[in-house]
Amino acid sequence: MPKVTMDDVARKASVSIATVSRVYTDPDKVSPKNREKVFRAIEELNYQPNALARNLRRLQTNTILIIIPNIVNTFFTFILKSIQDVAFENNYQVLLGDTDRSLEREEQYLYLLQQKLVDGVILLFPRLNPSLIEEIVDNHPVVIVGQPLFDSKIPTVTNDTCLSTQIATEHLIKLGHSKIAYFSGPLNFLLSHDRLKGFRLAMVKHGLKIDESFIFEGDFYFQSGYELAAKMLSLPDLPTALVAGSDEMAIGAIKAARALGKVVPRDLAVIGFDDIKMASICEPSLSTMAQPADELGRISTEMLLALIKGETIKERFVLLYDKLVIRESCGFKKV
Amino acid sequence: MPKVTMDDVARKASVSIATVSRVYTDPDKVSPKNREKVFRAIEELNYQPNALARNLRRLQTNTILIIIPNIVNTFFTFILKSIQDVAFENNYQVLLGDTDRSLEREEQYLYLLQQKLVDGVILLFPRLNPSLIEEIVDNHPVVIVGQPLFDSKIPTVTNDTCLSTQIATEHLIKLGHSKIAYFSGPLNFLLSHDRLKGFRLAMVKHGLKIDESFIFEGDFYFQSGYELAAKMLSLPDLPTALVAGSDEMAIGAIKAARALGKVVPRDLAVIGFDDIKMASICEPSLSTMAQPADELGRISTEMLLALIKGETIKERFVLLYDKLVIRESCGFKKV
DNA sequence: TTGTAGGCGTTATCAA
DNA sequence: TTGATAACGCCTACAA
Repeated sequence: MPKVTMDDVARKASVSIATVSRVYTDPDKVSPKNREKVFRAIEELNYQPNALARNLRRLQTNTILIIIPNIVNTFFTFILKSIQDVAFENNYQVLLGDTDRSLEREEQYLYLLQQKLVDGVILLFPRLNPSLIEEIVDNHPVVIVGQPLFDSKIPTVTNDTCLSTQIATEHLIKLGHSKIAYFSGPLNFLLSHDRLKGFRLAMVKHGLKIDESFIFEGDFYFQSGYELAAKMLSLPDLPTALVAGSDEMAIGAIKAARALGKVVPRDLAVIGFDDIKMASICEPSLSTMAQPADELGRISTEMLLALIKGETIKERFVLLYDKLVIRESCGFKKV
Repeated sequence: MPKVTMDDVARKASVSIATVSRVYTDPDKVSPKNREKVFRAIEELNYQPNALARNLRRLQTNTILIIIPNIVNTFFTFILKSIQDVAFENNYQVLLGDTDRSLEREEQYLYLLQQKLVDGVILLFPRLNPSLIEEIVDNHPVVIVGQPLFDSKIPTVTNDTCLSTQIATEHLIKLGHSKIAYFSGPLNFLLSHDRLKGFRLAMVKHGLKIDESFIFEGDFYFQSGYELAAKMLSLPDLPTALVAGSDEMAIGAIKAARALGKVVPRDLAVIGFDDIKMASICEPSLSTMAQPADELGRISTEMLLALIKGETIKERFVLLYDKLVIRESCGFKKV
């Protein structure tokens, strides 16, 4: 493996290095005869162009960076999958930046943009201060997914989480529930506040009293759903329904309820959030709000690639909607 | 944002470009006074070094590529997570190559190595022809995870799947079962053959008859487990236990059994494979073989980074073991 | 300790 | 259509 460069190919094919380069960038500009010679030389030498040199020369990498809070979370993974698909189709590579929910990591990854290591960035559910993001981004191609930065200069595609919890809550209200509990995700996430707001909105809109002792803060995970439900079900006055900020918490709550001899949905109707795989498989199957992961990924990537190409984007802010998936845990019966 | 280069910084700090470069690569070689001046200039100009140029000059990218069959599968994701962690700690970036189980994509990604776009590759559960892999890899730093290429030149870290199904099967045998069924993954995966072999080995070792009508081929997913179990449970003669090649198939089988009025583990003891999150949460909780995802990721990455540094590796073949996780579905009772 | 200058392997401009 | 040559921005002998 003595490294073989374009020079070697050129020499072997008895043409100039410029001609070899053209065979890659603009083959039509090369005579068929020379093209053939070059191809043969490439073949014989087993030559592969050095992408580093090309990138430097072009000041472009054909790589986009995905900054993602946690690669183990299936919701994020689904978004990532569709991003990767679109990127691949367009001949782009995907660099992975798992922040593990750390602010420093998020910031650090963002700097790769200024270092020219990537042509653009998709920022999934950022937690960094918006103005700091804008400062670092500084006109580079970036698309944000999942944060409602209405006032931002940065193109954003997001889903309306506030509306979603509203829909979920109203579904339970329509089923006759009035004493409804809410398990929130961590309240240091903007997202959690939006969702909680949706819950409150729905209750108020229907003239129902919000019992503050029915509102709990968890961490999105199964265990916290279990523990919160155990605590809640020991209250003197019990809710008849629960909206959970994540499917895992919902499933945890269902399991806790069962451990305490309650039957879901009879004694406690439950709606989750995310539509993870488990939601359709668990027992009883979980009604939930499905987020449009595929679309979030696809649309944001298309926007980013357009930005990179320097095209102007018609819509700089795309709003998608979650979908209510009705299964068994909410107690809805088809007529 | 007129692009600012090292030249600009040098001019502003009234030093040479070499001095600026040294501030990054070897600050001790620069006098404190000049260092200070350079820092100030960097700050004022908001300079970020161009990583493309650096990479070309160094012929190194500080990037590793992970070729992964399917990013949506949580088992792979867990491996990826620990890879990313180790890489990040060592100041390496991770480029993501989701093949979607396509051979062409696997091959295509592998060529990024020759194009110098990455310093090394971790190949998760490759399906490409081993000799083709070796040909493309051609002495570049590569580590394979999960494929028992005993005869390969390429360092490998893998877990002993054959032994695992053996252990799972023996666990059921020890619990008194003799009529044991097996749900295999797709048989065009080497992996599936290894696992099936383990099952057969255990049966033979304990002098038990293998009923070929109890061996089914599925696709690893929930639905196939459900369907296979439904088919199996309509046989005239029924098995009393089941080893499934994946947790999803196991859970599907449990659900099918319940739909047919069977009780797990009383009527059918079940052991799965993978220890996905759902395994601990489902009802009854699933006994299963846990694969050492973390270790697979960590060890392979450490090996790869060592290879990149040109260090010699003591062990070129690392064998890890899966762990039997006993829960409710196998019917084991603690004494 | 500092500066000068050559080169990493391409691409792109220009002239032939 | 082709070839010579100057970038791209940085790193690193080597010399001062």
